[in-house]
Amino acid sequence: MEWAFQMSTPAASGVTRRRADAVRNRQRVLGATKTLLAEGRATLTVDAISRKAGVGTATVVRTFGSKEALIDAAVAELLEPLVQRGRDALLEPDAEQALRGFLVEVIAFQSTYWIMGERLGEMDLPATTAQRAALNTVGLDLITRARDDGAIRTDIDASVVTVLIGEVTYAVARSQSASPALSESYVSVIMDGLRPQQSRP
Amino acid sequence: MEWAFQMSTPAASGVTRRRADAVRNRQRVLGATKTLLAEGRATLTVDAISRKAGVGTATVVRTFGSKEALIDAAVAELLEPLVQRGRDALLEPDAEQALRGFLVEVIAFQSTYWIMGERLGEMDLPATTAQRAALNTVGLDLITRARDDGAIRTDIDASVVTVLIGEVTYAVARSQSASPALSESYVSVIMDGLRPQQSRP
DNA sequence: GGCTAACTGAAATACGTGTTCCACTTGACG
DNA sequence: CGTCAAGTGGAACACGTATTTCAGTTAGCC
Repeated sequence: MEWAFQMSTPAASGVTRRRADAVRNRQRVLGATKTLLAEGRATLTVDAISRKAGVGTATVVRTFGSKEALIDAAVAELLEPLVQRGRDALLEPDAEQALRGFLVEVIAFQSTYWIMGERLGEMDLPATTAQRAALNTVGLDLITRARDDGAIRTDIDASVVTVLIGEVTYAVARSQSASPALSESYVSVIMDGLRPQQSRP
Repeated sequence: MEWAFQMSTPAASGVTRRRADAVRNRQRVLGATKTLLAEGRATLTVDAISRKAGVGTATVVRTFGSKEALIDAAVAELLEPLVQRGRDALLEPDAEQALRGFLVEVIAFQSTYWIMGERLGEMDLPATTAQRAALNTVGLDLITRARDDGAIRTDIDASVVTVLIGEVTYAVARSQSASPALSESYVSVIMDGLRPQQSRP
């Protein structure tokens, strides 16, 4: 996950020169980017980021190689705890409740960072893509478990359910007005729709 | 809905000068734009549109005033038949089936024109906004009717249901792999989730 | 403290893309 | 046909924004 510039072994031989202010600035830039992402500002420019971080534009680009690489790093870092949350959910005893709770969490996350879904599609973000894949995997696991538990209908393929849930959480979050109460309504509809059906045409 | 330049009454007095090639070019540009929207190209530039239409860039901008106005006109025109389809659905006898059919249609539409949802958010498109409002209204009507028919649960506000359905169809369509069969699965889940519930926690 | 290379930031540059200019063409009307 | 304003297209321009340059600054090591 580390960026690993030209150095071969990070801190093995004392030859490495890595200045403290550079490290600090890197954190500042990353923090500023995350903040701007959370604020959902339409203007996610290098200039805005550098101003927020209190550094020059060159520093922003130089530290990460390019703007895209910076976004990639920032988003991947934001996604990580969500993936972890999903893994934790896998350990909860009640499969359905675990899935339900996870869904609410994902909606809350996407509510905050909805701007991501809007603009990130057209970028090439390796680290972010990896985290999204991880998120997808853990989601599939949660669904499969709930399914084995008899909480989810089996006439629809599990992967289809994954896509459905993934897109729906994104969509619901996108409709700004995502109060906890609304989220609950949405999750309710989805979970009920996914339940093994008693009567269907 | 017509653009109505400087002329007061279209064809009343013979004073109006409106050249045939200008009208033809207008159609070409509009058609090219619609085609590009359907193709979901990432590059919806004036240059691409003009090339596709076989006219100069100036013509594209001059005819509509600006790129945004052109997009607005094109999208509004694409949306119109969908709104009409919704109004037709209101006349169908079975409220639930009418809603269901309309949803499938909307998903199909958004599947084709998913690119719209991605980029149009940040533009100012009066005509498109009007059509979307109309679409929303007819959707709400369809839902209300299905609800009055006892096909939809009443513990969730109708407008919330509208938002949910609107966003979900958009989201589902966005996940490119929207084959008719998949659409059916999605609609199935939503409709079942919306049905008056027999058992819920 | 002094030396040096890593690091910095403001300004210059590169670039994609929407809009305007303008010399030229063409449809409409007599 | 002849006239001429509406219309045209490609080039120039405007503009926002990512990236690079470079003269200066500073952390790290002696």
